[in-house]
Amino acid sequence: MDDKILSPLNDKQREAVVTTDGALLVLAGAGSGKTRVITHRFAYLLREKKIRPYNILSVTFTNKAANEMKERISKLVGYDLSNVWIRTFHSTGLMILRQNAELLDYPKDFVVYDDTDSKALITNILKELNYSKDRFNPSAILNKISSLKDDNIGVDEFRKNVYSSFDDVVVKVYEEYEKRLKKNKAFDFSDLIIVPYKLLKENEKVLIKYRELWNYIMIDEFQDTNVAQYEFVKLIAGTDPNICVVGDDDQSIYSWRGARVRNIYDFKEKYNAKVIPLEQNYRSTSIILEAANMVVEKIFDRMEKKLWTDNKGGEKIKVFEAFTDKEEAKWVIDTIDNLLVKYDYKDFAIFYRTNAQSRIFEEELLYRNIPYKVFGGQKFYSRKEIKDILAYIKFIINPDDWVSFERIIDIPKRGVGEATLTKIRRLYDEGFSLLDILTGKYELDRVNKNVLDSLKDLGEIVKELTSYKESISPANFVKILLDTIDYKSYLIKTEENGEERWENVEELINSITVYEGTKKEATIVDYISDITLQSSSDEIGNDEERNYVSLMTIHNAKGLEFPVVFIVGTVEGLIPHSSATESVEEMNEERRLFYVAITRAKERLYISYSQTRMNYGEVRECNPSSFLKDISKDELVEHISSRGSYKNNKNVYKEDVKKIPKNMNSIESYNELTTGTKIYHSSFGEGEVKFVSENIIKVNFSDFGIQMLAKNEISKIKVIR
DNA sequence: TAATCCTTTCTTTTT
DNA sequence: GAAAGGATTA
Repeated sequence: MDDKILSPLNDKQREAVVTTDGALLVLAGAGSGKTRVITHRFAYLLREKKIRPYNILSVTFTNKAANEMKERISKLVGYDLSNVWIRTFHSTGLMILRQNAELLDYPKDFVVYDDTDSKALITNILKELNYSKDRFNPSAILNKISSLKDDNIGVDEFRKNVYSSFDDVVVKVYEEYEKRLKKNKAFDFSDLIIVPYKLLKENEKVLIKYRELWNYIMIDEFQDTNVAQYEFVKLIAGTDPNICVVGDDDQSIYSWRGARVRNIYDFKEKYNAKVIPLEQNYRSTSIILEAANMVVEKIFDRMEKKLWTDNKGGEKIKVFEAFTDKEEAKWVIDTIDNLLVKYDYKDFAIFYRTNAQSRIFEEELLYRNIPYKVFGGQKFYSRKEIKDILAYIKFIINPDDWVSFERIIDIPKRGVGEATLTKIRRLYDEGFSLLDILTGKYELDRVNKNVLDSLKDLGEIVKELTSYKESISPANFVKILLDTIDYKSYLIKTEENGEERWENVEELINSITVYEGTKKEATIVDYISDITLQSSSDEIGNDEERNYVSLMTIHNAKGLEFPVVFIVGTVEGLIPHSSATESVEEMNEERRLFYVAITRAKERLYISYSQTRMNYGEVRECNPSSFLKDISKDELVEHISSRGSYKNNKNVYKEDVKKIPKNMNSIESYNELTTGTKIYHSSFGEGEVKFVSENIIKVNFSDFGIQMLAKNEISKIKVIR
C-alpha cells in the first residue's frame, strides 16, 4: 500500500478515500482536510484502482482550486496531470461545447460572452424593442435571464408563468437574446452548463460517449451547485454511478447565484449515498473555532455537525473600533507591521465584503511600502483599453460577433458614428455577414468615401489576422494586432492618460506571455476563452515566491487559509449587507459568509470596523455589525480602540461630524468666494477657502485638510455667514 | 461626428 | 469617488 496516499489521513478521511464505488457524500466542515481527501482520493483511484486519469471527472468551483488540485495530485503520483478532467463546471461545459460545436451549428472557435458583453447585447435589444433604458435596467434584466437559465427554465416555460409587466419585458428580451447569441455564434456563462446539458439529453450517442468516458465523478463545493448544474450531474452520472460529492451546508454563500443547498440532501436521498462527516478541524485554534461555531449555531436548519480541534487555546480575537475607515486601515497595516517579526507578508490576508473596500487598504499599503496583491475584483480586465483589445481578438476569431464589432468599429477613429452604424446594422439584420459588409461587397448608402475606405481596411485586417490564429502564439498575435491598428498612437493621441493606458496594454501582453509559459501550444482562441472564464485575473502564472499581503472579498477567500486574518469593515450594512436583510434566508447567508471569513484564520484573527466611512463619496455614520455580538465573550475576544477615551465621548464625536452651521447661503459660482471665506461642504464639513479660480477652489477643511474642489462640487458648498 | 464638460448613478458577492 | 451617460459646443 502506498504510504504517501493513505497514511497522512485520519480514519474518516481514509474511509472517504477508499470508498471509491457507489455514491458517497462527504460532509466536510471548514478546515477538516477536504482538499486533502479529494486529492488523495484521486491519487488512490490512479494508483490502487488503476483507473486512467482521463476516466475521472473532477469538478471544482474555481479555476484556482482546479489548478491547485492538479498540482497536488501530480506531486502525489509523480507525473504531470495537466490534461485531465479537473475543471470547473463552466470549463467542463466549454470543453464539451468545443468538442461538439458542429452538432450545434457553431464554429469551433465560437466566443464566450462575459457579463459585460451580455449586458451590451441586452442594451441593444432593449433599444430595438423600444423599451427605455431608464425604466428597464439592462443589468436587472440580465440578472433575471441568468437566474432563469441557471434554474434551467427556458423562454417557453417562463412565458407560462408571467404575472408582472417586468416579466413581460423579460420574456421578450429573453427570446430575442437567445436568438442573438446564436446569430453572433456566442455562448453566455449559463449556456456553458445548459447547452451541454441539452445536447447530452437530446443526443444519446454523445451522452453515452461521455458516460463511458467518465467512470468516476467527483464534485467539490456541492452546496454551491445550482439547478442546471445538478441536472447536468445527474444526466452524466446515469443510474448506478461511482460518484463522490463533497460539501458543507455551513459554507453555502452563493444562493444569490442560484445555488441550492438542498442539492446535498437530494443527492443523499436519490442515490442512497453513504455519508461521511469530517468534523475534526486542523486549521484553527480552538478560540477561533469556538467563535465560528457561535456565529453559525444561530442558524436553525443546518445539517448537524460540530467541528472540534486538538489545537487548544490560542490568541484571543481582537476587535478594533476606529473613528474613520482611514484610521481603521492604518491600524490594520500597523498591526501587520508589528507582526512582521513573527510572520511573513504572505501570512496575512485582509478580507472585506465588497470589492470597493480594498482601495483604502491599498493606499495605506502603498504608502508603507508593503507588498500586496488584490485578488478578484475584475478591475484590470474591465479597463476600457483592455476590453477593447479583447473585443478585437473576439471579433477576429469570430466575425459574426456583433457585440465585439460594435465595440471596436470606431477604434481607432474611423469616423463611424450612430448613423453609419445603423446602416451597417440594417444590412447585418438582412443576413449579410459583417466581413462582407466591411469589405464593401454591399453598398452602404451615403457614407463618406474615407469612412468606406477605413472600413475596408478593417475588413482586410480581420481577414489577415484570422489566418494567423492557429499558427502564432497568443502574445505575438496580440502584438501584431496592436501594430496593425497602431493602437499605441491611438491611445496616446486621443485618450486621456494615454500613456498610462498603454502601460496597461503592455501589462496585458506580459500576462499573456506568462500564460503561454504555463500552457504551451495554447492558441489565441484558447487564451480568450480561458481569460473569459477566469476574469478574476490571477492564478494564470505560478506565483512561486509569492510574498505579499493578500486582499480579497470573503467570497474569494473560500477554500483558502492564512495564519493571520483581518476581517475589515465589519459594520451593519456591509456584513450583513444592506441589500440582504429582508429575509431570514438572506440574513443566514450573510451569517455564513462571516463564518467562512472567520474559519480562514489559523492562528490570529482581527476584526475591525469604524464609526464613519466614506460611501458614495460622502462620510456616513455606521454601527458595528450585529454578528459581533454573537462572539463577544470575554474568553474569546478582546475589544480595543485607538483612543481609549472616545468610547465615553461618543456623542461628542458624533456631534462633531454632524454639526451643521446654522447661517448658510448657497452660491452660484466660485466668483462669489474669496480667500478666507468660511464654507461648509456636505462631505468635508467646515473649512476656509485658500485659493479661488474660475473652475476650482482649494479649501482647508478642519477635518480633512486641503482639498481641491472642482466646479461640479458647487452644489455641495454653502457659505457660512 | 468629436471632444469636452457636467451630471447622474452606482456597489454585494462571481463562474 | 469612479464610470458611464448626456448635453453642449466646435
